[in-house]
Amino acid sequence: MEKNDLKAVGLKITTPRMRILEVLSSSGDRHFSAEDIYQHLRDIDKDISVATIYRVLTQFEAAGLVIRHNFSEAYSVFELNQGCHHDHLVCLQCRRVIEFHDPVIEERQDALTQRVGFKATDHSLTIYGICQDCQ
Amino acid sequence: MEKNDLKAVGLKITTPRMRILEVLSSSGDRHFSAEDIYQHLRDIDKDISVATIYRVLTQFEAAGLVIRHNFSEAYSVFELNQGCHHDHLVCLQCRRVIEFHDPVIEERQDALTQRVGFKATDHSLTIYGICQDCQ
DNA sequence: GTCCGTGCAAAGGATTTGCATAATC
DNA sequence: GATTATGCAAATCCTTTGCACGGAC
Repeated sequence: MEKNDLKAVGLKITTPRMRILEVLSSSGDRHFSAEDIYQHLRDIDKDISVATIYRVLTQFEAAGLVIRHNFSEAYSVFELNQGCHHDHLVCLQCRRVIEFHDPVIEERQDALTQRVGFKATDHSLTIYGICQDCQ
Repeated sequence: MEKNDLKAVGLKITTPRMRILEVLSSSGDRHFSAEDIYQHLRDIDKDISVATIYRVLTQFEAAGLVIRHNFSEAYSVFELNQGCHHDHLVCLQCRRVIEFHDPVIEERQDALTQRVGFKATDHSLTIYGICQDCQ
């Protein structure tokens, strides 16, 4: 389980790190801001410092355990990196994030970067709008 | 020319607004942070307050004159909205921004949002990596 | 026991805002 | 001349950092 995730990337197993992993892998939403995580833990009386949340998330990102997103908001959003790349629909009303994956789009991107000699390391495609529930 | 752009969107013609428009439409780079604009103007002895730059850019964005981008950086980048939508390659080394447009990708996005009943208002596709010159 | 992690509070950078002055129409 | 825009400095928001203490191995 999660302890191995930490060991695998060479991070010591500590209570804050485990708790943050738990929140990130909790069912339901998969996309959290640092503040979201802080509230989740505070709600169940598992207090933690915001500074630690940021530090841990940054380490997790460096270790490839989480992916950081800069959607249109002023803050970052984090999700567990589960290996399979995907893109996002972001509802501007309820802030919900819906994932999708389109192989044709991926192919076109690869073709494009090869054509212009650009060494792509990463990409993000985000579609903003109003989700079905909010309409 | 630019005076009409301002009148067309119902904004008074003021010196700061004209100067910012000039920078945004200057040849060369087309993508500027607020700080970039501040420096450009300062360099040619056209002093301006940073607060005004932010205020004007926000008004321009609301009026559809400029587009604001949140690339992976901690700050926003602005470009003149010239009507034809495009996406971006961002060089992580030199920060250069290269534009591209792919109709197939656009189509796939439309098909997707229609399929899941999502009312898209906007989207951004950004590919990060190293441009040819920096390799 | 050593070393790394955490909490706290203060610092940091980008952006916004309140208010008095200055400019546009 | 009335109204809106600007400059300045202070405020705000998210995030990072310094330092002393506490916890993992």
